[in-house]
Amino acid sequence: MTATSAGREGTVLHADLDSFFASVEQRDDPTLRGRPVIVGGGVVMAASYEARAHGVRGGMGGRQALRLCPHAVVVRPRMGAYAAASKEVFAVFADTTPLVEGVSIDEAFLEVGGLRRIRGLPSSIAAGLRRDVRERVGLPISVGVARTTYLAKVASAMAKPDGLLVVPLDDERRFLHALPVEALWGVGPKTTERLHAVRLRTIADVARLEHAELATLVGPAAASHLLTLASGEDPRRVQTRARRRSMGAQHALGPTERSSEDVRAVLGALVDRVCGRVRDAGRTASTVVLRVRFADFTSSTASRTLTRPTAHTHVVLETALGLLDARDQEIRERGITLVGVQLSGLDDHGEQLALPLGESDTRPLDDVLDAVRDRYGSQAVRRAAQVGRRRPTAMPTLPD
DNA sequence: TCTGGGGTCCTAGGACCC
DNA sequence: TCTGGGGTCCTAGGACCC
Repeated sequence: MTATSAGREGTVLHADLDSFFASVEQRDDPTLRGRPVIVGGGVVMAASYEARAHGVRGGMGGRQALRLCPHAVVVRPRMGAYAAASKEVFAVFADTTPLVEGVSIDEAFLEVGGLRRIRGLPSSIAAGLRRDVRERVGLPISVGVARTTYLAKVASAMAKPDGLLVVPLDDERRFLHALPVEALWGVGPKTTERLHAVRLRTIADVARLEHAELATLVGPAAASHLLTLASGEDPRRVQTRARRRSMGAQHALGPTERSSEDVRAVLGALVDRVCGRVRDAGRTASTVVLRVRFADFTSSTASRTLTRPTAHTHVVLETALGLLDARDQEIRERGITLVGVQLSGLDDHGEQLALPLGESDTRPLDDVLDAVRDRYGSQAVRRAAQVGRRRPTAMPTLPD
């Protein structure tokens, strides 16, 4: 056995920007540095570490966040700035290794196993990556280094904020088995509750189970997945991600925009936005999914598969409005607080199968809004136009 | 915890076909 | 005519992740 540490390190890096949106705000506005910053409004989309120290967490209601941290500075999200920053960070990733798997706007896996001769050990590559992101983009980023993607991800979470954690091969089992079950990928609140109910609290507890036993709790597929993770075997490799399988847009409705005219205008704007993105990606979709959330915050979906794939705003709009009309009664009775549309069944042989794009789809938002204006009046259109023109949350790391 | 917006995957029943 | 088994697609819902 060689005594070098070379064989004792995994080669997978998980790099994760620290409270990304809030860090961008603090970078761009020096008066925010060192202060508790909350990005968002109705809900907290990101909280700086100063705000987290007071118990503020992502996803939390804005009112509760301000109760916990009354002196926090609340900043409106600037999606364009975050998308630009993300792009710069991913450029640093790409300069580090060609094998980058984007997970979301602010995190990625990097495989650095083949780079030892040129760039050294994974742990020193990781240190260099953190330094480069700091120098070139001005943002703090935490990195985990391990043999598998899952272990690297857990490690980066434990390294935060602004840290680096290496899981040596010899320590894997000890590291993994001590973790609570909710640290397993795919175990959320519901599954945690189910596992706790039968006294399964740590990953070690799960690792001891037979597949059949666990399957009765979580289903066969999830059982296989969790047992694999709990054993540390995670066969998943770092891969440039497969293409996107769906695209969607949704909008939470305020109390003033819930008339059926407003809802239809908003839906029109959302359809336009999504169709524009699908066209920009050179793709088509085969299924239109309408999403509705009721006043009690339960939600439901309705979908329709088209006879041929399309990226046409007017085809999707007709379909989406039809699905909405079919739910009209229920919406009137239960109240509506969110409307969304999702296009799935994305493919890329649209050129052969889809209708050619016409003139009317090159500047479609105005057409859509004109049509809505004729039917519903200009008040609804003004609000809907805000929805339609708003920049979507960017996921620039995923190929379309 | 009184609640954004963007995604992924799994399950399960029914229709339909061979 | 009755019966079996398997595969695929569509739809709806649920859970989870960032």
